[in-house]
Amino acid sequence: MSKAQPGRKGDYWAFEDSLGYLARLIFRSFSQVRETRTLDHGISAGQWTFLRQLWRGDGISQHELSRRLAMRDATTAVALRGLEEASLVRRCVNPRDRRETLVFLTPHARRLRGLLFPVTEEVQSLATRGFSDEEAATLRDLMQRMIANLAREDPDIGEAGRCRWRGLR
Amino acid sequence: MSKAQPGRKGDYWAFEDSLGYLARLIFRSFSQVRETRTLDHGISAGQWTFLRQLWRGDGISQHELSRRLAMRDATTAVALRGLEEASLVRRCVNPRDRRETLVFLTPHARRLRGLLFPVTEEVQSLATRGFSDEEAATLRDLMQRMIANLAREDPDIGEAGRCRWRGLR
DNA sequence: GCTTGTTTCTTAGTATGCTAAGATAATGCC
DNA sequence: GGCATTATCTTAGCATACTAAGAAACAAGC
Repeated sequence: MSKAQPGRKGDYWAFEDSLGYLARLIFRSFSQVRETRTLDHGISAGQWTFLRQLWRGDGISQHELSRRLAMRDATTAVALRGLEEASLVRRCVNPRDRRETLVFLTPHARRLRGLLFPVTEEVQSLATRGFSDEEAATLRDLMQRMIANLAREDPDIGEAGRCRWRGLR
Repeated sequence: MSKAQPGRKGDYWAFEDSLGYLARLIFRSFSQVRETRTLDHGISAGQWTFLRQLWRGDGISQHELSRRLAMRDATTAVALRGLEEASLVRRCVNPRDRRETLVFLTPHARRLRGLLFPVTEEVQSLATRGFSDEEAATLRDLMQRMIANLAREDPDIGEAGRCRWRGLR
């Protein structure tokens, strides 16, 4: 085994520097910190993901929603069944293409947007406390470049990834 | 709603810049890219997490292992049952404190270390392709600072987090 | 128009993680 | 020593995401 030199790329043993491990901690912390705030309104971490995307634009097909979130169609189907049972979305067959199911927010879910959306900013600024604007921008840039690198090896992520840093609305 | 100004902290609508979302993509890509390489040796993404930590040092209790990975004791218990059934670890009661179960790697798991550990470096350098050494170091630093910020709100992560960026071996 | 292939959604089964609640062992206080 | 508290592990049940396989609607070629 090579001699450990903490922080160097070639150091097999610098577990604490593993970018995948760090990403896991960040993802989990974000989810948990956010969920403690959204559960007051009955929204779980899993529901949040779909609602957030739908707030951006609803009336899209399940497949399109999956694509935007880099999720499998099967995952989306199960999640939307839950959201529908919770009266947060309603689904109807697209008359133009009856294979598709279009997803619409209910009035209740629409109202939640105003209450819950600020949570995004709150958690973001909490996570970047002590960061200069430049550091925050650098972090996003480096993370996005890393995603682009990984997308080459993991084409599944490519779809969702690409539409993001190219500014898809 | 505020006017969207992409990339600015105050922009609620810059979903593509959500650090939690980016972390999710990174975590998932890492897991999948790595798993395609370790499955050849019969090691799943979930097993990898525990093996990687145990390669660093085995003969520790389940509770200590949980702490180092920021996992729940219950999660670790189930995972280790799987690893034991796969003959990758064996467990025995600590005679000094019979509440504890000490976890040891089997000879087979030890041999796997040499084969699989290079995968860590391969995936890391793949993810940071085109990064200067300085950029890679900056990324780790910013991610660790973000974890530290989040740990204040989510104490669970604190344990595993702390022992990492303070250089616990 | 019919067949063949593609797209979209669904179901079923699996993996990985969580919380809650319980069992057993150790520790501390009297 | 005996009893209450704490620590560790386990089980059970749930949430979230995956793959694989099938159903239904559409599209394309003949």
